[in-house]
Amino acid sequence: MTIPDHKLKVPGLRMTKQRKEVYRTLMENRDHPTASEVFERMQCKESSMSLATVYNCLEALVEHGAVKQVNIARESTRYCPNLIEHAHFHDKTTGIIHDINFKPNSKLEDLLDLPTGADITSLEITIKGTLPPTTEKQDPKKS
Amino acid sequence: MTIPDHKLKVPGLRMTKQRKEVYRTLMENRDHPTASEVFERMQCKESSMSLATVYNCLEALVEHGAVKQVNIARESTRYCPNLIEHAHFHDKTTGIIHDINFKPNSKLEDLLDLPTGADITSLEITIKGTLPPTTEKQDPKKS
DNA sequence: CAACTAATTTAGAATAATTCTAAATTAAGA
DNA sequence: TCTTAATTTAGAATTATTCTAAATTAGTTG
Repeated sequence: MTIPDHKLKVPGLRMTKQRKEVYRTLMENRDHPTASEVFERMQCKESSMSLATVYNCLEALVEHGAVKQVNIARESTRYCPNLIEHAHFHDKTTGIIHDINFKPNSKLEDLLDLPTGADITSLEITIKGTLPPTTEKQDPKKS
Repeated sequence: MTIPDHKLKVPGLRMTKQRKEVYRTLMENRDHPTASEVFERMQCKESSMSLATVYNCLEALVEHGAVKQVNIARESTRYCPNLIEHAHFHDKTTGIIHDINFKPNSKLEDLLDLPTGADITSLEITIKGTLPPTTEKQDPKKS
């Protein structure tokens, strides 16, 4: 169940005990926890660490491209271990954030009138709405 | 130069003096100010009002679809008077936020693998990156 | 292995955007 | 004008996040 250490390596990032645990916590549930939620999940385990460290570790992981930040309007920053390029669908009724994959062969330039020569560092697509109640394809874990 | 009152109507929203002034301030510069920036711009004018009211008014305007919220990661909420559906390009070097129009006839469903029956309330596309320095098509007003 | 250095962790304080509160004011309708 | 509900207001409260400075850790070198 627990992800082995050798699977928790991030190129260019010194993997301290704390960073490894934060990374593991994120990988174990493929959802979108806030820094505080990550912190809470780690309280159960023997590994105690300060909230500031959780913030530090998440920042380091984001900077090294191991996890992504998810920004929902007026809510605290969430973190996502899914590295495949995707959008987020924020279901208003359940509060769950679903990952939405890009269609193969689709390009952003087909949708948007991007200025010529624009160099894209990051892209964030967030959709807010509702899903039909019967279509419960994803498991009902919180966001 | 000043936008006349009759152009500052919002269906379903009681237009108080304060709401009108906040709306006018947003309309006068087609950029993306924060609540505090709106507040600052209004200090010059005779109309004094509290920051809390600026927040209240902006919230009312957003709820009634007269302005849009723009959320840039870890930055304070910005407000946008451009109601045409568009994305935002956040230029890292200048800090300016450019409006990016959708291509005609393009659909989000062509880009994303949306779940069937998804009902979209709002869509936010934010691109972070850089633009070629020579291509200065937009005026250099802050964001 | 011991010593050194730089990076990291830590607890708590500080910051800053936003929301809340409760009283005062305003607007609209009767 | 009177009544009522909505809005504005100033300041307090909240809360996510960052900062600070000291303590610890990890990696390196002798």
